[in-house]
Amino acid sequence: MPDFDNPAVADVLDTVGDLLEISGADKFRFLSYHKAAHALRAFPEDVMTLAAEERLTEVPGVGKKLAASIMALVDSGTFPELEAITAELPDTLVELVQVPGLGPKKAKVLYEELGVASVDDLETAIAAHRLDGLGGFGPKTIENLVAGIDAFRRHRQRALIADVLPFADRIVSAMRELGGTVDAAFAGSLRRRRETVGDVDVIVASTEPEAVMQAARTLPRAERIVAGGETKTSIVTTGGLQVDVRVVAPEQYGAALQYFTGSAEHNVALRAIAKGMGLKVNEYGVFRIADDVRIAGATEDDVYAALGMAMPPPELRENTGEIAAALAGTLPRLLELSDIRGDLHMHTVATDGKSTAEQNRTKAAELGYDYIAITDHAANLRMVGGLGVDALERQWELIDELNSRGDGPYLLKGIELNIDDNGDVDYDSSVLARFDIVLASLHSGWGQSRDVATRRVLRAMENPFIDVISHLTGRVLRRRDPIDLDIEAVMAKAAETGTALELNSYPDRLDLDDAHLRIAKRAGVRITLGTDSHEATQLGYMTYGVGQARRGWIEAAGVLNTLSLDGLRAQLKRGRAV
DNA sequence: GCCGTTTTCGGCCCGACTGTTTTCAGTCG
Repeated sequence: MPDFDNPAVADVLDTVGDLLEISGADKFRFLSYHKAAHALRAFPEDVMTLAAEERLTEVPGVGKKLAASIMALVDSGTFPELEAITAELPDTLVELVQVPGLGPKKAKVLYEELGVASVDDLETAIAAHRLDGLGGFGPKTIENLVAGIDAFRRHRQRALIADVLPFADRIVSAMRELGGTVDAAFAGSLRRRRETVGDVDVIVASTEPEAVMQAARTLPRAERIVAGGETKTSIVTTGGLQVDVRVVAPEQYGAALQYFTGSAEHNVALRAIAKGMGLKVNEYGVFRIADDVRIAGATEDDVYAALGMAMPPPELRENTGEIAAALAGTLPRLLELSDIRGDLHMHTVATDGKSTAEQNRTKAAELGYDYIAITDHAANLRMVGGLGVDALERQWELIDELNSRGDGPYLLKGIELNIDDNGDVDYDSSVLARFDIVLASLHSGWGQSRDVATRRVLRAMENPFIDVISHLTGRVLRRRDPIDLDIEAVMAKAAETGTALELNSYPDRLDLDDAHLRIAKRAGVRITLGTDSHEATQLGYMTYGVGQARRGWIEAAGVLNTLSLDGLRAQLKRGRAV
């Protein structure tokens, strides 16, 4: 039987949705596929389990029809609607509508009139002037498509949040300095702390809108102005990143921030609720439909209050349960950066790090931490000079010396072990017993089957000295797919053995992802946050881990390194065993 | 295709900007 995880099934649903849209299907029909895909990605139970127990309709947006189709997919590997639609349209059309400026309608024309079915086809057709004279494709449109193909190629991979957030902060600062600006912030997926972002949305409340638009047109690194109106300016930077700056009146600021923070799914659900109350929500405010009187909009709190609910933190706004919680007044109090008392994963010059333990300690003091764990690579990772027992002894002496100064964060003697093909690790018990904290992770075997890879992890968790499994899936955003694991089994074993799972906060890992975190929370698995720093300034990456944790509905109580040093020690396996 | 405090049918969110269209469709967020 084929094995699918939730994202894999969601991808199929999205493909069908895109192709249905291109084929001209009813809007609500193709939207329902995307809606179900979105819900499935965030759903805390495994699709295979749901299918086996005939509980697929418990996923919001999955009804009888989609449940039956998903059953067919997991049983036979084929999705009936996908088979039907690809008989008429090639699935490469899905990439065609990824080109900025090219939507489903134009894609359909290109395919039917010229046989263009991919971005490569489009480029060839433009070069051969085959679009000239085609209805709806004037010279300006063709010019935009050429730029769109370029942007697609350069930027088809969404940018890492860490590469965009500092830049967005600078834009916001520049907007704040303009005369007439009352407030400014970035919105969109960046504000929701998605792990990658496609563009930057900046909202400015100002009494001098033209000054804001002028500033937006002349932003540093602006390479091309995509749109320049009275309320919205879009530019593309030299790095291929699109920045949209919108200006609104101060009394509209909260509504605009809410609206452009999204997500689209969150807003759709919100507006449906508004409608039921005789209200309308748009980027200018909340209005009574009956007399078009504006009743809220200056702040986001007002907007949500007008709809009878508390304000969900931006990280939760994905329409995956936050609206019900906001209405019921049961929103979680999410983890905050200030809750973090220490960083539990970092490397030093002893292996492949660039900073010394002392430099990491200095940075940790700046961040106000009570403790950090020095977790260099263990012996079997020879490539990066993994530490033998002699080297460990030297590192421990150094740590003892630093701790004896009594003036900074406490350094825990840690290690990042390698889980080998059998689930065994670098050192025997006599060595493992001497650490304060032990992490273990996969560093090889990316192509292994789910069964083999899962067995390695489960066996490692049974080791009484292994406190934490770090970067569970081994994924590297935009470079390496996650290893295929039976997440449900991993979570169950983690809960059973008291093994914590790390949320690796290095920007291109952010592993666990938000869906894993929700599963972990539900299973009662404890989480640790570590930056996996290889250089002292990278200890600052903790903010990205916290953002991801918040997306996963994680609260401070579920995170071990929100505890005091003694509290943390008591929760590690060696602390619990005695 | 989904769903229910307007329930088993008939809804399903809303506006700015652009280009080509001479009155509006397509795209985007």
